Amino acid sequence: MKEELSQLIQQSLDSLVAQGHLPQDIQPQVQIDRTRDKSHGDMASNIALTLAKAAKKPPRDLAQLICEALPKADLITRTEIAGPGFINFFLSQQSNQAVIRRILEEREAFGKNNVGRGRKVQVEFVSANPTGPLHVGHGRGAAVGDSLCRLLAATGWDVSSEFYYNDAGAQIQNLALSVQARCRGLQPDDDAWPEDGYRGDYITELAECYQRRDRIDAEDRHVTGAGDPDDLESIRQFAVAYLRREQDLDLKAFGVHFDIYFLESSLYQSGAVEATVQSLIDNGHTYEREGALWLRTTDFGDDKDRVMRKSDGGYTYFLPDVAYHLNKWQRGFVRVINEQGADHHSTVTRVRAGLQALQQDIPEGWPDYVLHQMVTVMREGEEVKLSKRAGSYVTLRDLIDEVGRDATRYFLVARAASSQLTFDIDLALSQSNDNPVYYIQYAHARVCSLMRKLEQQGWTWDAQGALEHLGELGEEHETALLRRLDRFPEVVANAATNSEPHTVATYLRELAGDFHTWYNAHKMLVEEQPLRDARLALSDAVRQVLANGLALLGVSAPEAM
RNA sequence: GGGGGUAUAGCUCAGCUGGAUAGAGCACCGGCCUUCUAAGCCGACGGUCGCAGGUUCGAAUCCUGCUACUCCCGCCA
Repeated sequence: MKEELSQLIQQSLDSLVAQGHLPQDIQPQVQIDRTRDKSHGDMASNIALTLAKAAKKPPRDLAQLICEALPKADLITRTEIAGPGFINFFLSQQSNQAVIRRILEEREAFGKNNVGRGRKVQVEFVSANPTGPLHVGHGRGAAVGDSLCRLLAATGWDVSSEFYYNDAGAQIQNLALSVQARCRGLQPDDDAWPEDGYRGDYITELAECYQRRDRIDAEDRHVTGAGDPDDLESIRQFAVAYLRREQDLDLKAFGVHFDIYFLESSLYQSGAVEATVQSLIDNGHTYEREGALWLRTTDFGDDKDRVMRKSDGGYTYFLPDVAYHLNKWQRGFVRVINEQGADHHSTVTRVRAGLQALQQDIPEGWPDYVLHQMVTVMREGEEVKLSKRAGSYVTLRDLIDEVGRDATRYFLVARAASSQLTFDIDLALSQSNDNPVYYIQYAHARVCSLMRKLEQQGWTWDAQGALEHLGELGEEHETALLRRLDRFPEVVANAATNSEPHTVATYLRELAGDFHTWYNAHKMLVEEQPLRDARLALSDAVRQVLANGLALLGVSAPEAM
């Protein structure tokens, strides 16, 4: 609809140029906005304001000329010049109603587009090391990352979701030592307890399972406990598998799936890390100092150079990060989005710098990052500290068990990633019925209920027939709903390109609000069939868009509540 | 000291990439169930968009400088 309007304005401008009212060399950027206030019509353009200077005419006069030169079109009932020189367009009811037709024809596909054109995109998220259960911060990453995947798939991208983790580093060693200590009957406060060992209860359970020789089946690995407390390597293998399986269960309970689990250790085994070092040396971006090998990341915008190889010969985490992202590039992802906690923001410049230093023609801003700010958890008015070592923290599973999957997902995805999030458990629990997610789901269930009621009354309804009667709609709540529905494809498109899934949540809240208002103002199941059919068509369209939107957030759309 | 993020109603947050009179939800106050789901609706209250400049027809939005809070700044990941 915007397109059509924009073309009409363009034609008008062309004829004004031809008539000499406008100079030849103008470069109009025709912009059409939805109006916020319905007294301003349906759409508005600021074109006269932006061209006024070049045209050497007052904006309102220019707007008048543009309106007069506008070709006749069915979709416009009238235009109005307002304020400093806006042109307001009042669209015909028919053009407003067209959206219902479109939704009922496209169904699940309404809102989708093909801007991705089948190109490959990867979203890496969560990427928690297997040293403990997932906590709320990981939950935010999971909710945002998974929703991003859904948005990208809906906009025509070939999406791959990936979980990256280190299965062999110092922290894993620490984990193995902690389990070993438990196997030997040690307590965290004993003198012999490993320094910085993990203290959580799950370490005890892990040790018991290992000694019982349990078999562990995680998504990406299968291990049977050896039972021998002296075999640290076996303990390590077992512990990693055990915690990976725990995380699998967390993710499954959250409705999040990964296509690929990528191991940091594989980068060493394949020689990718070595090759990356060599390539960086060959390209002349490194130097040695104090026995360590440095990469001159300052050449690429970093504020100081970074060590790649320590003086003891080991690599810093930075190097496998670069090797990993080179690997992603080689896998053909034109777009990569890394969803991480904002505490990792300093790696952004570093990884990009490392990739530039490889001189493989990787674009400068590649990859993309979505960094979410901290999640703090409040319980009984106090902040719950997230300390893995102390073992007392709120896990994602706790949250799902207490608050429910849908509410947890909604809470964690409904805010802009850049804003800090306070997850108040008591609030989420005590007011679980006032939760915004239920408000949206309730609207969906209400429509489903209407359809059931319709049958009980012995009436029937079909979309095709109902479309004949759309002319019955036109009252102000209905117009507001139609306008809101019409926006959905734009919301999806913007959310996907800007990596902002929270805007979908905001939209759904507004749509549900419009629906509840309308529902309360009118009876849907009226005697007159044309009006009834028309209202049910609108209801069904709302239901469909709510379902489509909730699916993008990974939240269910219940038929009854 | 350097960098990331944030600052909008009592509280939690939106604000469609610069538009017209800044919006929701909680909380508080007053109404609406013999009628399709009251997990709902209607109304009232509530604002110096952190502060100060700048850019222009027009700024919560862009630029500069401050202030506050928060996170990072290791040859840890």
